[in-house]
Amino acid sequence: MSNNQFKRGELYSVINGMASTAVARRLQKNFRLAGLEITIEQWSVLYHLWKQDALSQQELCNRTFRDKPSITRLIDNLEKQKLVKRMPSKEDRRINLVCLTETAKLLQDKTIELANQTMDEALVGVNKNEIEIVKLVFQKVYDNLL
Amino acid sequence: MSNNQFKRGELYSVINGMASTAVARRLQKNFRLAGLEITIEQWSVLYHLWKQDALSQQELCNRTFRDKPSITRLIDNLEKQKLVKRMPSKEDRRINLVCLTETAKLLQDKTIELANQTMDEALVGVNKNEIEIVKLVFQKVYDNLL
DNA sequence: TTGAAATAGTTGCATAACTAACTATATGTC
DNA sequence: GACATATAGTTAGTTATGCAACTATTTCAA
Repeated sequence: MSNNQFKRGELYSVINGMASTAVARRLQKNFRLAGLEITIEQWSVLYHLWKQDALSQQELCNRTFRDKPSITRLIDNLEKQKLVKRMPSKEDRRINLVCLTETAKLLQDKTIELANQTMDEALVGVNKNEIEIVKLVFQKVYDNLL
Repeated sequence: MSNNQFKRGELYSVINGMASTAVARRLQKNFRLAGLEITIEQWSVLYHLWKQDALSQQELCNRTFRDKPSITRLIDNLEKQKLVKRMPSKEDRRINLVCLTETAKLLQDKTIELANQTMDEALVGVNKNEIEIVKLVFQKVYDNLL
């Protein structure tokens, strides 16, 4: 096996193991320090609902890049914590519309502020151009594997 | 809240939700299609052992960016599948050296070839310079949050 | 040399991931 | 209209993650 093969493998290792989990862990920690009892996975669902409320579970799958069982259980837990509510769609009885509660709406500003602080910590020494390239590369990777 | 805050949050969402899981899922699928029964997490441990055998669990934590309980259980599962073996260190009786079995050594070439194919699929249209920037950014992010 | 602090590893608990198999509703074709 | 197919969501089973609390061993310092 050539040394080059190992080098390419290393990028996977970098992408999968390092920054995403480091950022996620730090954000989770910052939530906890602020007395917020939500997980980053729950937050990522709320984040999309803050942008547009009353999405179907399938739509949340698409936007958060998770599969259906994962969303089912995330919504289960969010419902237990009274942060969202499943509302049956009137047009299509297969569909649950996931709606924010008032409690969840109040969390928006604080958690997004914490996420921004966390990203600022994470991105010290990284310039705008580099960030754009990372986003571009990730978009390409996602499109390639879709 | 300013629109700019949402934009910064979006990068987190991109980093955490998109490429890493898309790549991981595709690699897992490719393992399965090839009849390999290992998970990508197990593979990431084996990957470091192929580079250097007989590492302590703590050293595997550092290299795979996982915490100690995660490594304990990954090693448990790898041991069940007879891919590694815990060997007590003679210098320090607290330490387990994790050693590859012959079976695991045979998996190296095939799985790394699959990982390379997967990365090639994922990185269509991404040039070397962009890859270098992604690696650099992730290294900076990791160092910032350490 | 003995007792405190650090380090290596494990276990219990809660959340989350993926696959496969399932139910219920909607759509489309003969 | 009836039946095959597609779509939305749930459930079960296995693996993995993080944190906190635990044991065992080593190191360091009074």
